[in-house]
Amino acid sequence: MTVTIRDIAKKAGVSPSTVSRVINGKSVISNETRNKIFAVMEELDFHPNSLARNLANGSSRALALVINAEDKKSFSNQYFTHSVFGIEQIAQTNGYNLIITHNQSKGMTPIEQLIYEKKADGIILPPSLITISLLKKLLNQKFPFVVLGEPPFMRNEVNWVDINNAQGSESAVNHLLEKGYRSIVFVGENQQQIFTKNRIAGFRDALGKQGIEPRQDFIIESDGTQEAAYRIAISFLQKTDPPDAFLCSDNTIAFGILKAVKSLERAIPQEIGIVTFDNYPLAQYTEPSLTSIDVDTYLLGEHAAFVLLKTIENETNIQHILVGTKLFQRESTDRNL
Amino acid sequence: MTVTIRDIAKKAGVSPSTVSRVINGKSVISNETRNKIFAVMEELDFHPNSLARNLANGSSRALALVINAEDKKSFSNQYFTHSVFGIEQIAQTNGYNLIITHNQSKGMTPIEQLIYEKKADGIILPPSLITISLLKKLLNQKFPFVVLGEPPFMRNEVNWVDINNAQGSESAVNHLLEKGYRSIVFVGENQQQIFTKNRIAGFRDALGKQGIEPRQDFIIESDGTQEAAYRIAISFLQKTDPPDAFLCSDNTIAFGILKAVKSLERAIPQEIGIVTFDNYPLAQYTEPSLTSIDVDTYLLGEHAAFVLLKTIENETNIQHILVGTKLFQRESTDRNL
DNA sequence: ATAAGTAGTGCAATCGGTTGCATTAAAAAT
DNA sequence: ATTTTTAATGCAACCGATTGCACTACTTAT
Repeated sequence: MTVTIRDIAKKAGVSPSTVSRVINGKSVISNETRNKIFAVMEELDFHPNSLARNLANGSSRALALVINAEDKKSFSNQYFTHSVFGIEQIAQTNGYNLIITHNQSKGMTPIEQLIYEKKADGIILPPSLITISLLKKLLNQKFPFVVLGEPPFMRNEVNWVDINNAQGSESAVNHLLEKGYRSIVFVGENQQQIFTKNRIAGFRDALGKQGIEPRQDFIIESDGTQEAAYRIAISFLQKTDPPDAFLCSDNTIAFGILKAVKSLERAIPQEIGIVTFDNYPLAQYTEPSLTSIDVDTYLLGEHAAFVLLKTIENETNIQHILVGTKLFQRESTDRNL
Repeated sequence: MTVTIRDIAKKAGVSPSTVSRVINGKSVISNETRNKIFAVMEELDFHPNSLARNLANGSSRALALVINAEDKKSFSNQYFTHSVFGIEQIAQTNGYNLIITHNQSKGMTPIEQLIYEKKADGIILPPSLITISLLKKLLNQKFPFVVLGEPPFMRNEVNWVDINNAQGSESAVNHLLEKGYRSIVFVGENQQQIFTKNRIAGFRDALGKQGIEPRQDFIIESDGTQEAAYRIAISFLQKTDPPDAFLCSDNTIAFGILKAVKSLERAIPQEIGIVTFDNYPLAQYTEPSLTSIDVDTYLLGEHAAFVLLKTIENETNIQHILVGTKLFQRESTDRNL
């Protein structure tokens, strides 16, 4: 039924070993033999069975990306999708498949299956899935992995790739200061998350470097909804010493703040400036359009896959990669002094 | 190094066959033996090697989802992501991995690899990748597959799952008519695409059933940008016999139209009604919020995976699945007569 | 009491490749 | 002309499971 290496061997009058060597092309084979084998392979429409190769090679030739089922929200956003696409691109060009899976509370987790049953040669996982016990398992097994985002702990012991969040904040702050804004509120997400911490750190640093003392009460934590951001902005704008700019940790927050500022009829960008992390297409369609910190998550995904492949192929040193951000100025900060 | 079935067998004083039978649990094994084997497996921390199982079973225990690289846009949208999540969920609960890959123009395409090298037991692919030659290959090999969307041809010969686009349009039209709108423009995407054709068909049918003759010049094709939709709406609204409602094929189009209507200072929903396909979170945050035709692509993905699994497990009949849509009424059509 | 059936297990082949070692023939060195 | 080296290929074991068939020891039926 299926054509095997032995069928080719027989028809070409050589041994299966020779056929195998031709397929893999890393032994010296005479041109004559090689050509004959190729001809026969063509004739019989032969395709090597990857299941057999995998077993013989002890490798699945697959990378796995593990999703945290609780992160449904972030799984849905296009940044995440772009990094998947980046990962897949690198995997494919290196002859690896990409497996996508998600953690499930009960029973053996998919991660453990991937590791112990050799379903993947390496895995990429989000910081939210990192636990001490998982890390120990991975390190004990010397199982290649890279964290897609700076991990909450053991940051020096594991491979990770991330956006340069601190630099993103800094570029935003510097931009706002250049535009003459002086009193900036940072509206971020859960402060337990490393990326938020880093953004706050960058925010403070940038202010400090310009001789401005960052105010603790101007660093706000918000949930992901537009409403929460709206309320936050309203309350700030109604203070006796209101801020003159907002740095938002994502587009949804920015939309809420934008709405609040407009509802109070403060002029953007004249009175109030807004900068936001992420640069979804919609950021250019709001009125006014939003100055955004662009984050190239496709590139991030490529890096993640690349580091993982390197780790699989030869145990390299631990690698940390920070992908820089880029500020796109739009109307929401476009004022002249 | 690695613990195999033979190690277990030896330590438990049985044959490898017995261990295998215990693992797969489909043979009668005495409780005594089974317990001993489980104990030894536990003790030695045994995990069956899936590569070996795959070879022996002649199956990769994987489904593959193929992306069309040219569809980057749609790959990025959250609807697509939701269907991936649905597919993955069903795959995982049935013990299958999900492989994601994308087509590449040169060389053997990933699809062919999946088929011929047995990297997957079945594939899910978008209509945009369907060609006669690919279909022939798949059908010749009796390779299980399902199309994620109604295919452009041979619709009766292949498995496919899709949103009920016609019904979506109908529900929107009926809703608009109930609300007293009489002159509806359909702004869709590329009319070569089946889903657009179906939406138009549903649009016409619903009007026809209510005794309204659909006007050909009220069925418009637009590209995916907000600007194009904006211009379309402006030109319609400036006609001598302007429409009083728009049915938009996606949220981006709706945003453009919304902007146009507001810029001409026509009241929504009093003068102009808007309904849109898709129901992204943003649709509820616009002003006014948008009446939307909700499409459950998570469910769609689940169906796709389910049909595929059925096809893999036992050659069932061709299946076509249409997932119904649901209208969420919001402010953009919320007027009283 | 003998035949027939059944539960529980082992043997050995098999899935389809890969690869270390041995072998042969031809080329290069002495 | 003999020895050493090198190129090209084959042999057979191996990767780690699965499974059809055979066998043994009991039950159950006749």
